[in-house]
Amino acid sequence: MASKVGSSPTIVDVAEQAGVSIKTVSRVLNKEAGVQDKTREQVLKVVAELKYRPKLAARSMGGGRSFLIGLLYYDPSAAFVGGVQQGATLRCRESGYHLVVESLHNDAPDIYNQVDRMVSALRPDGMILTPPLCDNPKVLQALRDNETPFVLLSPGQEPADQFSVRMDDELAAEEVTNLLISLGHERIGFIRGAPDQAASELRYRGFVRAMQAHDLTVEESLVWEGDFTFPSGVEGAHKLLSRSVRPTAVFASNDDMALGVLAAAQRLGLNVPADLSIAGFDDSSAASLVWPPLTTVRQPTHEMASVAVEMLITAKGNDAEAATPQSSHRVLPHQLLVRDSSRALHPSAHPHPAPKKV
Amino acid sequence: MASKVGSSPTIVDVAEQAGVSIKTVSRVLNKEAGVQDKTREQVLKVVAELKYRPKLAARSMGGGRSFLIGLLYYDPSAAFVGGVQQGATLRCRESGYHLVVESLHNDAPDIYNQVDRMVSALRPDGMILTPPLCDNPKVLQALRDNETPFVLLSPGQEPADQFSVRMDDELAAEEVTNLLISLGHERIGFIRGAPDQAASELRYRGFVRAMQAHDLTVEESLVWEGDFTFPSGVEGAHKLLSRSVRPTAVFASNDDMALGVLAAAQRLGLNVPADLSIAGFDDSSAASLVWPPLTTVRQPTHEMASVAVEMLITAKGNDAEAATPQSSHRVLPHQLLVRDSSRALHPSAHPHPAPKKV
DNA sequence: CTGAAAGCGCTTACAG
DNA sequence: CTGAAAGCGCTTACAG
Repeated sequence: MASKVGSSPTIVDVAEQAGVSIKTVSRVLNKEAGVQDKTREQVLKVVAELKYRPKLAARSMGGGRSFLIGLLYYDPSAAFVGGVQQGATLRCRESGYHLVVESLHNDAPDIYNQVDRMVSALRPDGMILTPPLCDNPKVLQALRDNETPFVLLSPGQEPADQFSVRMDDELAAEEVTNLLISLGHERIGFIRGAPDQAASELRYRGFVRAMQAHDLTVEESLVWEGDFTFPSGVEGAHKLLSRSVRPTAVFASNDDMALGVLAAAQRLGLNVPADLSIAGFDDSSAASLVWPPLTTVRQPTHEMASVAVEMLITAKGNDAEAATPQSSHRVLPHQLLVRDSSRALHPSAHPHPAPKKV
Repeated sequence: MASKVGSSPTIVDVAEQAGVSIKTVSRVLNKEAGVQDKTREQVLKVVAELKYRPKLAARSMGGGRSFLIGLLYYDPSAAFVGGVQQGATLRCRESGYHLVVESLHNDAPDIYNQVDRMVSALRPDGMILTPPLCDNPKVLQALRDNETPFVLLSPGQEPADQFSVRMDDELAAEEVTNLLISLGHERIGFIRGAPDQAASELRYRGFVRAMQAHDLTVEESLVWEGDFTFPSGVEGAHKLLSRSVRPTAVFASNDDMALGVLAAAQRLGLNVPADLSIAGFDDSSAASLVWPPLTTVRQPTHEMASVAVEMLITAKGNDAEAATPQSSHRVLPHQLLVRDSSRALHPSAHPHPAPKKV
């Protein structure tokens, strides 16, 4: 009755209607302790009646928080980024936060200014950085200069005074390689990722570790440096498959390149997996949209994003109390997905170890 | 010298340093007319020196705008959404806006409250809705109740008092069908999209229109209802290809389903495109990551998003002046991408019309 | 357990 | 062409 029609209600409207001060309304809404049950109920009743919702901008002006988390990414089409975004939006919603997305070219000369401009105006409570941006010194510096907390996702380095979340790329690559070896493959081709991405080296190391553990030689001629794109997978496949003695399996550092290998193999008339086993990395949507579906590694992208958001919200909360520079490094479990693109080299000699199908 | 170290400068700092009022600083920053050149230069100089950046939250409190645009989507993995997001972030940056993303389940029973809660707290200057959310009455109602402007992307309906941007799905589907017919195909299978998406019906109509224009019958047994997912493409392919007289071409309403057809065909030992031509719709990244690459339609997702953002920014700007309920419906051009998954049925009899390759 | 006051950093009328 | 004042809707100290 008393509320002005047209404009949405404010904290003052609620306070008047409930017969309390705006401070008390604020206390109830922020779930602060020390409010009489009866008062609390009365306030909540009026809040519901008026459909009152505190505006983010006003909360941001008064308090120190913007309730905004930023996600900085480079390649929006990457399966990794898609998973991270999905996980982050869901986690944000649980806590009344919102996710702001920004895409940047990692090699843009003015990237410092781009990040600086964005952060200094938006004032997010925290930023989530995906590769390769999380390893870009200019980006990190712009964030520090603006005193904006950030979490690195799968970074190449894990400096002591920072937050990061990742999976064990090296271990996962080792597992994939072990799978191929257990299927009887000994001549295994490997396609590396982009040189500027930390995961490229880690996955290669895992491959080498598994090979050496089985006394298999890593032939230089069977390792090709790609850049995580489909075309580089096609090119790598042509190189590797043109060797006098062809590899019987190819492990590509990500699914896009593995799909390139698959396409090249099919074009060359090879039957996958009968003539060639293929494995990728990422569990991109396309990995299960081809025939045969790709053996690959599912990265815990949702979980990584969820943990990252939580770190940022918590850090902001503790900020007021303790000025202790915090840090945390989390490593989340991945999952090996064995699908039809990999098969035993000699079914009779090397029985398939009944892998879990997905 | 005079600026307090630690906290970032405010409009007051700039005004003092420049020897003008904060109102004048505000005028310069907002590019309002009626400021002496000399004064303007002086202000800009101090702004640069202090690296002053107006905070969004404060601008939002004072004025009516939040400089936030929301993007509401259902399936984040969809190529359509990815393209829209990329186009929207870039266009937002040009105007100092930021893109907030939220994913929703279209069939969530409390979807009204989800949208209401988000919008009433965030107060974005506008929202962009992707299918099928743009056709969900509850979502639209929640937006109207909060007086939040919105643009519908490829909606099923185009009510007079709303903003929308789309491409001509029916025409594009007609063009794809015409291509297949020009290649000599007469028995063409069609896989429909999800029943709750407007594009499904439009694309089917385009298919029918092209067939009828060439006096070809649309056999019911050659039309399968899918749901835009890969598995439904696989299932549809098995049904269509099990007919006594097989179709020589299959047109799927989107790429995911076309990839399902491709996978199924390859599994059945059919050679694509020699034994079967396939066409899709979307130009998803996977469409060019398979062999053979898919003939498909590139939707102008970037451009659609860019136009949508512009509509919202403009609408908000005019809002103060004229209270005239505006509306606008834009139709953007698409592109037919002819790739190797489609081929002439009888190369000698029907010479390939030298289509543009991509 | 509750409240009155000040302040966050801008913009919008309103003057001159 | 420029400015002093009020206000946007919250929160943070500070009292009692």
